[in-house]
Amino acid sequence: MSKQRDIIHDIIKSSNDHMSADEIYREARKVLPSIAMGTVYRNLGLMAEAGEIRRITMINAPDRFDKTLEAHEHLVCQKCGELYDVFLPDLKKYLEDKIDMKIIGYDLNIRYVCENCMKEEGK
Amino acid sequence: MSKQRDIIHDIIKSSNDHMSADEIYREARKVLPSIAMGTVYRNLGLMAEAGEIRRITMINAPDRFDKTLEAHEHLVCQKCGELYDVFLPDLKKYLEDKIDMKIIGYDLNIRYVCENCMKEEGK
DNA sequence: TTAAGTGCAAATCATTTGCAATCCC
DNA sequence: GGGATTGCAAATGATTTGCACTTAA
Repeated sequence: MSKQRDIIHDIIKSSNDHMSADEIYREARKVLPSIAMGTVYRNLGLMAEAGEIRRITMINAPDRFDKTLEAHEHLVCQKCGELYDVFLPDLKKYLEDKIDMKIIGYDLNIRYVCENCMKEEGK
Repeated sequence: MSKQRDIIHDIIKSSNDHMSADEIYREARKVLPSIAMGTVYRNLGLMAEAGEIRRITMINAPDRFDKTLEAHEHLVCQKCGELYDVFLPDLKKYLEDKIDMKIIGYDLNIRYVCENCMKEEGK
């Protein structure tokens, strides 16, 4: 594997939030200033394809990349836009029971107002 | 409301599948050849904003527009890409119980292999 | 040594926007 | 008349790609 790919991999795996390609690019340049945006995209695509990371697509926003492979869901605050993980381990089974079919996977974005924004509103 | 908006509205409301902006544009031109792509996008954005239609965003695909406002979920076939509606009326409650928070809404795309493709595979 | 991966720049795709002209209350 | 909406065309933003040139196994 290339140096570039390792760097990108490390940035994602050591991040706590869900970074966009552009954010990853900026971080990568701190380590390897010569790295190209195209290289970042190319590797993100390959890694997502290979199942090493997960791509998150949302309305009106660039894709983000998630280090967590374990099945999980996303909470999206409608006020501040912040994205959080949730783990609902029984959901897949719940869905499979309901639709009576084998599921490969799913993408679930739950819209809500996070606690911080809720407090702001209360003011 | 403008003639253009009415046409776009009618196309979506009378469609059975989930059309992309481009597909809607093509249909609209059959009725009003002078209509512009920009007008289609402008109106789709406004209608989605106003809650008259729903925008569906998926990985690696242009947005699609859904006439059905009632809360529902989407099945996406991983073989042929076809998109189907499912209705899981208890899901919102299920999710609110699990995360113990008020939910505004959610977007759920379930990945699976549809029956047609399943048959194809069996061959 | 050579297939895989890079940087660069141009291309593509979906979507948005500025603006002068047009439409409808 | 005047605000809303259009068609057009250019701009934008995200992402992809072709290609000549490295690089790492």
